[in-house]
Amino acid sequence: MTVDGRVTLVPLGREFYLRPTLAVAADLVGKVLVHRAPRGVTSGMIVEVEAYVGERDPACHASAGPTARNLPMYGEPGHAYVYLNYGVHALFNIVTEAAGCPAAVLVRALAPLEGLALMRRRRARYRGASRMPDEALCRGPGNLARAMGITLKHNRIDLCGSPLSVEDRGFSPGPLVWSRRIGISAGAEKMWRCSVAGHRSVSAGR
DNA sequence: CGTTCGATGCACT
DNA sequence: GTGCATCGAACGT
Repeated sequence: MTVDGRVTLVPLGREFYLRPTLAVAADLVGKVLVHRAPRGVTSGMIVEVEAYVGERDPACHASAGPTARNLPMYGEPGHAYVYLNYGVHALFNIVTEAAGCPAAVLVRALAPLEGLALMRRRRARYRGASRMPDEALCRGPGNLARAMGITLKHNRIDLCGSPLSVEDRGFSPGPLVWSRRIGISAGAEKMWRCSVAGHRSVSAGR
């Protein structure tokens, strides 16, 4: 926020992402993911993330070394890594750490801020989207991508200067909790999921 | 309320 | 051919 109360529209810079992944994950909670698409602007405060850190993390896609799919994780921090999961859902990650050190933060849930009607329209293929509560529109990584209009075309996009960005609007999200990552088997013991305690938009473990 | 299960595309073996 | 960093409809309780 600026002195006169206007919201700054400057996306987070490269240096924000060029840090240890767990620190970036914690600091992403409370920031605002924004997509300025042709159909309209959608945004939401990040309330739930998971860290996937390096080739030694068995749950990380880079655990078997570089492949065609996970290459974005080896690239420059601050870029998107989007992949298709279960043949149905695009999952949105933000590359972290440093070039050559494969790591990323999976964004799992947002508290919707702008463009709620558009989010609802994008999710309308699912039955009941019209009576779904606002806080459920971006709850869960697959739902979030669909509501925000994030697709595989956004893979490798630079979040520092593109229609897709993360901004600091000065929100204080409240107390954070670290817990187990969801939907994995190997590496499930690591407490690398960070969320806002008790927030209604968090996908699980509220 | 709870649990189970099918959909669906593609990277990887 | 196998197995997903998921979701929600369709059951059962």
